[in-house]
Amino acid sequence: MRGSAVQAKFYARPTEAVARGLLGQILVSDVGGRRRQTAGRIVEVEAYIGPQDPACHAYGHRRTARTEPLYGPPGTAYVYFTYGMHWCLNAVTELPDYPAAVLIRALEPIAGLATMQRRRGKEPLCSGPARLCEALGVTGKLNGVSLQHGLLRIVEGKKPKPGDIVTGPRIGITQAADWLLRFYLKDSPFVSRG
DNA sequence: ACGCAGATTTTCT
DNA sequence: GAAAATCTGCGTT
Repeated sequence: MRGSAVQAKFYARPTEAVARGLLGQILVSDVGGRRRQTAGRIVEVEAYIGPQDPACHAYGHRRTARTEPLYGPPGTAYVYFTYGMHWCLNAVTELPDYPAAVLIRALEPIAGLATMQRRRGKEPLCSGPARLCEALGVTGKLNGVSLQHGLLRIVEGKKPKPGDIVTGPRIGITQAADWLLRFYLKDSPFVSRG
């Protein structure tokens, strides 16, 4: 997959802006070897905007072993395990020691479809945060790694028009359920929910 | 179309 | 011991 990596400076901004800006960018995984490369265009994200956000894992500045990557530098991965079986991938935003991130919720598959198919066993391949992690081979081993180089990276893709971005409430949370911090591409059939 | 329970493990009370 | 940024399958309308 060619393309230049999205730089740390991009992530070092207000999380909501980073979330919108990530739509249309390309997530590339070389997990399992470059020959098994998988990639997809980001079509759905959610923002978790820091200690003031009741739905954020680091709400109230709860700095624990689990949330430590959220306090790391912008442009790194926060991969957490939940519900006993699922991994979810976030891009850490803002400044070091400020715990905020963007959850990647869905991709439009664009490379390595056969590998995704084999890992997943069924469709859909990348619609849903746990599904895309399975399709790209993302696990806790990637927690804290840079997203600018290495096994997991985000590279520049075709940016959507502002009018193509839809805003809505985040999915699957019980705290701050009415905060409008989910963003997705209006016409994409690959979002996790219409 | 909708609702609910189960899988399974880490984290915090 | 309960809850959790999920997903599936099985039940009922």
